[in-house]
Amino acid sequence: MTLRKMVVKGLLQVGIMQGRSSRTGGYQSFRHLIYALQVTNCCCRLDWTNSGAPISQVLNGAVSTQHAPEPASTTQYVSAAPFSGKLIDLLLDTSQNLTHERRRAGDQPEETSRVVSENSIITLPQPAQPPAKTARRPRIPPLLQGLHQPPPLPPNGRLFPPITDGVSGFEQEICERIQSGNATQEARAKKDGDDFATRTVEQISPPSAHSKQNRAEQIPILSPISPGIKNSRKRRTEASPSDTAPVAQKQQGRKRKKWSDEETRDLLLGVSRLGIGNWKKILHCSDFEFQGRTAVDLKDRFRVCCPGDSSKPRKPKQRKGVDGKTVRSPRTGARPVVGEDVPNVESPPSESPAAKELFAEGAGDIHRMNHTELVKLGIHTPFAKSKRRARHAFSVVDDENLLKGFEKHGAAWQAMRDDKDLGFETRHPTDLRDRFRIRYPEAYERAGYKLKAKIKSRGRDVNAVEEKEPKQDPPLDSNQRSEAREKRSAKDNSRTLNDNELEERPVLRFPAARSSAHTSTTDLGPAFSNFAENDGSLSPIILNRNILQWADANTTTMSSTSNSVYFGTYLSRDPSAYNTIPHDGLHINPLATLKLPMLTLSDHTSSTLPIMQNYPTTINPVPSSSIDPALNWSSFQKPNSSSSQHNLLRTPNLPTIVFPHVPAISARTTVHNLPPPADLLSGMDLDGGEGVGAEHGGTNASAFGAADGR
DNA sequence: CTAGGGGTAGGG
DNA sequence: CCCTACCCCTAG
Repeated sequence: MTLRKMVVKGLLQVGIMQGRSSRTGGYQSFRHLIYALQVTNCCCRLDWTNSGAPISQVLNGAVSTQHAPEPASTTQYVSAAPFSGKLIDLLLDTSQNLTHERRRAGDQPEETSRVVSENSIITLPQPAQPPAKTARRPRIPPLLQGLHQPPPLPPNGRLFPPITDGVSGFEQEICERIQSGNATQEARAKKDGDDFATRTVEQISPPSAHSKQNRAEQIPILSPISPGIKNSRKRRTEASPSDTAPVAQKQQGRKRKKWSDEETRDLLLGVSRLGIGNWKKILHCSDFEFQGRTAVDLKDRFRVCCPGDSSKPRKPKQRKGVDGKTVRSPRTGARPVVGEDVPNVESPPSESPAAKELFAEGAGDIHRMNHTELVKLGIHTPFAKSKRRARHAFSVVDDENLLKGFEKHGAAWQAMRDDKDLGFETRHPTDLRDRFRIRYPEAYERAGYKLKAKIKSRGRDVNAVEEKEPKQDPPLDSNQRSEAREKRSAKDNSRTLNDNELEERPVLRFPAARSSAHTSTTDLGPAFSNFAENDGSLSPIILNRNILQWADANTTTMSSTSNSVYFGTYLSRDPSAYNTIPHDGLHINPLATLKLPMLTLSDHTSSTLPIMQNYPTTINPVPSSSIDPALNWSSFQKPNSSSSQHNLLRTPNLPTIVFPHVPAISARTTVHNLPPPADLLSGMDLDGGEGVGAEHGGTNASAFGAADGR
């Protein structure tokens, strides 16, 4: 056995078996131990081997101070921190000590230099770098790394496989921490939601006023990590069966909870006392007990119980038949009745005679049948109707006028309302503001106003392609929400120019004429197939160059539109990316995962023209010097003069490609004329996440108008 | 009067 | 039960 081996063995025995408790006595890491070994071995001052001195003495510096003054400082330096005595610390605790060591070196540079200077006698081995690097073991592995391969396509619904198995501690802890952070953010929005914890509490103890109070104040444990995850609630049936954690349960949405007779009674009493529509008041009225309900729950329940009293009867549900024609749903024509409209909510109330009297008659008209019972409950007068104004959806024309009005009056909503040309006499100023905020969120935000959190998050959340899809084009990702949205966006296709100039997003904008029923998903071409569902972080999206082939193949379609084809997207700022992306329409440029500054083809300078139709027929390469998100933007804040109206239509920080309906070769040429990446670095907003999907509101907006027809 | 944000209606 | 467009309240 060589001396070194002996020393190693001895050191290990001392270090591991005995441990180190004194401040100066322990080797804080195996690296230091080896270092000390090397030092002592090199110095050949190993008196301890025959003196009988304990190894610990040697290691603790006693020997060093006695026999080796020069290395002593080294030894002290090395063994400055205690060693816990645990092998796991030897193996794991590296970065911590390195940090400590660096801090020491920084605080006491003279000590370090002394170590070096005293090497005139001994050339100390460099203790640090190579073992440090190899031994460094990150305690938190990187969660987000660049993808160099496209992830495997998920089987159904394009749901990415879970990152974690939801079982073992570390990943789950990370998720929970993230969620707890977001929970605070969304606590207000969800404060009335009964989260899992709330439910657990209530299962343990019967509801009381106190618990109600708590319920209202509780912060949901599981707030969506991101809108995308929140969105995944709709796809909960695809969730892994192993997702049994509270977090996962919350993500999957609340469980349905049957309304008890007592709850229903309280609801009716509350409506009688406070009136229809005051759901929040009823909910929080201490006289009533509701089991983790929200105001919306009350509203929904009342709609079921007393359909005749609801402000507006629900329209018959229609669905599409096999032949595409709409057919009446089985429920159609029937009033929403207990036990039918909401199965399992009102099972035959066997336990409560009063409830039986209240609900058992089965005629479906609970209100009429309950009249006597309502009287018994002290309800003698009809429910007070809500005082809210009737909803009045904004039409497409309204939206256009809204845009005009904003260009004309800015955020002077009152003036806009008073503008006879716009036809908003029946609206309130805030109505216009609200509508504009929903319909043109980007413009609203760029004008210096704050979007509602929901609008903002929704923008990040929604897949741009599906949001852009007209109704007749099935979405690439046909989840339920998009279907519903597309239904409502049926009439939105008549929109032409008004939002083009507002949408500079990682968004594909298709001409309105593409709403033609002859188009289909495949018309999108392979160029768009890499629009995998985003996680909400708005990763850059690389359009495959097949988009140009698609454009070539669809020139007629494009030119048939009254408007320009408008593609806004993120591009990698690295032009080489265009040469490396396989033309299969599926690959994602690995560089795109790195959140590099984006490339801009058309920025706010070149897009000074507010209206798309004013764009030139060819793309103007943008002077790189003009790429500055902050450029002139401060002057656009809260526009109130017509001189700045166009500014709201600019894109200060989001790159855009504009493909007017010109031969695709022009666009292709433009791609090659991209400015050099270096010119794009300064001032680019790498975040880029905000305001995505501004078109969304528009789609919904007219949709609401369209909804009148359904 | 407006901005911000909460509440509700109505469709899903 | 969920979503969100629309309505409403209120501080400044």
